[in-house]
Amino acid sequence: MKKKARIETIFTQALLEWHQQAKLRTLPWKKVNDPYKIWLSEIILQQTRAEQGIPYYLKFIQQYPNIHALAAANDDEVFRLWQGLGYYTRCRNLLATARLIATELGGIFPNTYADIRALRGIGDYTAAAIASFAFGLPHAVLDGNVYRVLARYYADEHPIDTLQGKKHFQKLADEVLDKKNPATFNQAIMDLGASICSPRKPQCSLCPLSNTCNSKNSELLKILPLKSKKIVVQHRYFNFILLECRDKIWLERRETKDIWNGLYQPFLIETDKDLNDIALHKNAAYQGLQLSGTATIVAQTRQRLSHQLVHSKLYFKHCKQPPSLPPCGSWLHKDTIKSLPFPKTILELFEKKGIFNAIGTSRNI
DNA sequence: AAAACGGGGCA
DNA sequence: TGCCCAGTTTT
Repeated sequence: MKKKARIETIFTQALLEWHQQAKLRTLPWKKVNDPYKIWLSEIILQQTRAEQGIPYYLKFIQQYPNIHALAAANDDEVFRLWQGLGYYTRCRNLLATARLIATELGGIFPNTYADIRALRGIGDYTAAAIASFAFGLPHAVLDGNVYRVLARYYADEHPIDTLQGKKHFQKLADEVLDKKNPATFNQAIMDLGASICSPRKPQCSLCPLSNTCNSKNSELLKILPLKSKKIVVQHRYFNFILLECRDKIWLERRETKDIWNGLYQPFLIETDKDLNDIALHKNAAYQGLQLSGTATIVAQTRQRLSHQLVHSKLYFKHCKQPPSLPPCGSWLHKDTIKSLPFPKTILELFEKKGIFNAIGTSRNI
């Protein structure tokens, strides 16, 4: 017991000393005190690389300098700003939480761990991050960086993707946390994981913890942290039919519990395998769209997501008169599409087809 | 406990 | 390609 406590002290002290002198990248949300900005940055950074999140953070701060501005914003406008960042439920929850704080909590961000944790879109990691960074509360963050640093340092083979494993590592993180300087410590351990103890090719020769690290020079280093499950990739075939009638196009907002919830798309026929033109007409009719004449493929693309490989085709159909259609979508003026949010795949299809040139705008982000 | 949810970067 | 990233929510 005593020996273990000593190791934790060594870990913590070495980490903090390293952090004090380390030359690290400057990120716009570091050294920020505003809970709103810290919250916003943490939501953006969920499952997202810092480099990818920076431009989004800057856009949001500029557009919505405080929580009242965000709460008052229009849904499509906020989704449009989030466009391309992925995991769109984050955006939905961001808005919901902003509005809750603005209306129910008088615009004051909650300042206890439990109250922060209770907000939508905020789990254990984000609650600990906000509690420590914004309010100096002693809660240890546990993110992908921390898992990696701890698993390697202790040569710990507990899987990180099970409930038990998460509890185990949370306990470890709580033990090594410097409760006097929780914000600095949390920043330090994540910085170490992001810079030196990186997923591939960790730079052990530069690591402040290498003297006491249990994985150094071990085969374990290559396989830690351990996961119990592997990803199964599903193939999906999306056939989009872009219907144009005079200066309008038909679009619907995805409202399903599926990818791209909240984003817009043309008429979609989804199948589990590649579709030929005849089958397309048949499927269209089945979904309530009577296609007269042929619709031609104008663009194709593939997109890899974590769990899916999406094969997409874009068909184009000009209609003299609006055909009969299901009620889920509507005819919108072409100009409006530059203010609506679309999935990356659809933006790419539009770009290939030259939709944006045709209406005199360009892709945003 | 397991599955679902995006998109980009790197080897 | 496979894996990972300042994870959370739903089933």
